[in-house]
Amino acid sequence: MPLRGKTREQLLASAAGLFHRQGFAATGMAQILEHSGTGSGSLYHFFKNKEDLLQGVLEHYAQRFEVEIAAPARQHADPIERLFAILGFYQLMLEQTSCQLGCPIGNLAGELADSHDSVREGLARLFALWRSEIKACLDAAQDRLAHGTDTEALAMLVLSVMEGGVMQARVERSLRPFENSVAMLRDYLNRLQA
Amino acid sequence: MPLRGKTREQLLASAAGLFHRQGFAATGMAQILEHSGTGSGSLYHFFKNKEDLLQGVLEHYAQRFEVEIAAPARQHADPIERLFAILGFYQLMLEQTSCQLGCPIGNLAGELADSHDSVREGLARLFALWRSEIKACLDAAQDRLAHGTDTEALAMLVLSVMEGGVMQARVERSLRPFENSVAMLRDYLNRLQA
DNA sequence: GTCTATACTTTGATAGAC
DNA sequence: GTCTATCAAAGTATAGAC
Repeated sequence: MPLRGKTREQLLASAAGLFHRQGFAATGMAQILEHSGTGSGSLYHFFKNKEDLLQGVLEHYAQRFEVEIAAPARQHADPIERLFAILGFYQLMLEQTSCQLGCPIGNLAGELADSHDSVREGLARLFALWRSEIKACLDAAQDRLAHGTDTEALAMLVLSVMEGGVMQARVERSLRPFENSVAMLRDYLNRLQA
Repeated sequence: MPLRGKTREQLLASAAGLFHRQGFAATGMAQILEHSGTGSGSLYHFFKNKEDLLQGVLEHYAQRFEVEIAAPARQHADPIERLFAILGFYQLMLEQTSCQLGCPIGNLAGELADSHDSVREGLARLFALWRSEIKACLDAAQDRLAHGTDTEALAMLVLSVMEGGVMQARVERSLRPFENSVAMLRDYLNRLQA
């Protein structure tokens, strides 16, 4: 089982992009084949069906989160700035796509969370990954926060603000709902530090 | 054009329920026919295609928001309690469905916001409806809030918290992400009133 | 591991009688 | 306004040679 094949990577990258743009059900296997430049034989050699391919995409997202978001954000020394650096990646994504696409995890969550339980579990793992990175920032800043602040609960709020902000920005085709939501969150964190 | 037909209503109710549970693309016209107990002829008499049916469902949601959520919430005299009463309807929905389903608008947003522009606009109108109701609560409480509070921006935050909280609750199959997010929001509003 | 051809199902939508 | 029959296209997945 050669997990290190260029074809497999191509398949995952194409599927991830198409699922992100069009959704899972609206993306056909044929379209993935065309976009990745591979044939049906290869696809079904690596993945036993469409849902299995999706699971691969979810793993792919976990790796990309670590490399493209979590690691770069850790370069910020201040933990609160680190937290907003994480949110900043989504702001950048919105800017670069004219507020289209939205969050790849959130989109799949809305479409599939109840349909396939294994997919739901995979999405839950991804959310947990984000939250634990956010919680780590908050824990590192805990001495500055109001005594008794529940950083786990606060991390859930941060993720809610991010997902809800991205969703509104996408539907509105405007950065404002995201920017405003994040600005209010920053105001809240400021008040928690007073 | 008889907008008052029982068949049309049935079709909309069935489609709304199925889209909510399974998503748009994953729901077949045949399934809607079966669930509503109508025939293909009736469906295509009232709606010219699947997307047109979806537009009907979006209007249906706008009416239900007014009747089932906005109007009942207005019975709370205190505007801040009125706001949390609106969020309370989603908490109730999560409780009654074991945290399945999620927000019908948010789910469709994640799946379809970029595919059909007219759908995106319909979803934007629905979000605007929610936000204006929330903003009205905040405006009514403005004298209690910190001077210069941007109630429009704050309303966006409230909607972000709601959508993000529901999304996490659904993926996690637990009420906690929603409860925690809303609790933190309440703490923020309390601090804005200090 | 990849290719080509294809089996089989379901899809959204239409036609025409009533 | 509703019924039944049906179409053409697209869907996922498989078979078997190379």
